This record gives sequence, structure tokens and C-alpha cells, in this order.
Amino acid sequence: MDFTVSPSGAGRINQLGGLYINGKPLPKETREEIIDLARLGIRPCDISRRLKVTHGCISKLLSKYKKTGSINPGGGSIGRPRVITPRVEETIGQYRREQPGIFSWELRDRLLRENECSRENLPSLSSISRLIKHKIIAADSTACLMSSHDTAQSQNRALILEDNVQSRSDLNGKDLTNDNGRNASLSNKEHFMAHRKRRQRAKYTMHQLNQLEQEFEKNPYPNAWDREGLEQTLGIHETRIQVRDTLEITNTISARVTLENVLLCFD
DNA sequence: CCCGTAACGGTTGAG
DNA sequence: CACTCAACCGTTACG
Repeated sequence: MDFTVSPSGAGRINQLGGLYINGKPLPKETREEIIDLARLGIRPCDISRRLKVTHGCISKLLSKYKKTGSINPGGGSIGRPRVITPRVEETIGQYRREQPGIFSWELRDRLLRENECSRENLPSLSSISRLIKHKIIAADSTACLMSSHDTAQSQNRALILEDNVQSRSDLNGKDLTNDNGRNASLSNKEHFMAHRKRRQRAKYTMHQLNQLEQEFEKNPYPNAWDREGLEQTLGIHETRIQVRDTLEITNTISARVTLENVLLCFD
């Protein structure tokens, strides 16, 4: 292995003198050129030397092209099959525009209910949260800045903000920059985050909490049927009734059947 | 010399 | 938010 250029991630030089980034696919143009040259009848070893891409890579690309007809990396999916497709992403954005304080679990329920997703490709709560955090809120805050300031100035700031969000995820928590302009735009985002609409936490009556406590005494681990029964009698959505082993609800006695909204206020 | 491929260290997106 | 997992990336080295 050649580690002479850079420890990880950055460009490296292969045995032919070609530049590559470990783990990342070759540029689209290079892939296209490989296929074009092969179509012209040029031998893989010659393509390899000409483009300074190793013969192993040429061999892989050409055999994949013969099998699938595709020159794109990924075979349609990288890692686990993608559940947050552009369509799902757009739908979630739409739901949030219609109902700004909507919780992730509600988004998930609605995707299922409205047949946007099936049980097989329904995104997890963590995926939905991540999407909202990294993409939708960034887009919302950009739009917020765009509408509230002078257009030319705010466009600059929005671009910087977008760049900043990207750099932040790219650098994975490393120090961003000393540039004052960039930090100013970040504080705008933080300001937006702090003041964005947040839906009121659901409030439950003592009666509801006491009933739950009693139910728990009878049955510490309510199944779906039990929870549906509680939904009927208490008027609390079944998905909000969960098993919690050690937590306590304020003003009640060691309740272990709890409401996610009571304990986990934000998503 | 050519080429297919296993092994490797890496990236990416989902859970 | 840090971690694991699975599928993929291109290079290297072997046969």
C-alpha cells in the first residue's frame, strides 16, 4: 500500500503515477473515457497506462459495464438501500411546511399512513431527525435569511451559511475557521435555531398519568393490544405509550409506563 | 505481458 | 452524537 502522499482521505498516487482518492469513485469523465476507449477496441492494459488508472480498476469497471450496462458507481445504492429518497425528502419537507412543529415520529407515521413509504422502506426516526437537522433546517434558515434582509446581502450570507453547514459536516466537528464573516453567518443560524418555531410539549392530566401508573402495576410491559386499549380509554395515542424501566414522571410515583412526549420533549 | 480477482484500507448512508 | 454495519470504492499483489 502506498501511504506516501497523505494519511487518509486526500489524494494519493498509484503505481502508474495517477491520482486517486482512496474509497472514492473515479470522476465521471474518467469512467466515461474508459468505456469510450474500450468501445474503440483499445486493450484494458493500454487504457490503464493511458489514463493512469490501475488495470484492476479497469477490469472491474468493464466487467460491471458488461453485466449492468452502467458506468455509474454504487450500482444504485451505497451501503444499506437508501430509504430517504429525493421523493421522501421532498415529502418530509412538505409535511414540515404544512405543520412546522411536527415531530419525527409523526412524520414517520404520516409517511406510512399516506403510503409514501411501506413498512420495508420506512425511514428510522434517527434518519428522519438527521435529515431535518442537516438539510431541511439548513434550507429553512437560508430561506428565513433570504426573506428578512436585503436580497444581495442575504444571498451572500445564505451562500456562506450553506457552505458553513457543509464544511461543518465535512470537517466532522473540527475547528471551522477564523474568518469573521463565516462565524457571523454561523451565529445567524444559531439565532434562527434558537428562535425557530417549537411546538408546545404535550401536557397530560394527573388522571391520565395515574391511570397509566395503575396499568403498569398490573402489566409492566404492555403489548400493542394493551396500548390500543389505553388509547381508547385515555385518549392518548398508542405510539406515545412506552415501556420505560427506571425513569420517574414528576409528581407521580416511579411510573414506568410513560409518555414519550412527557420525557423526551424534542425530536 | 495480460488479466481476473482476493485482500486491503478507505468512504458513505442507514440504523 | 458516536458507534456499528453493509455495500461499495480503487489499488495492490498474486496466480
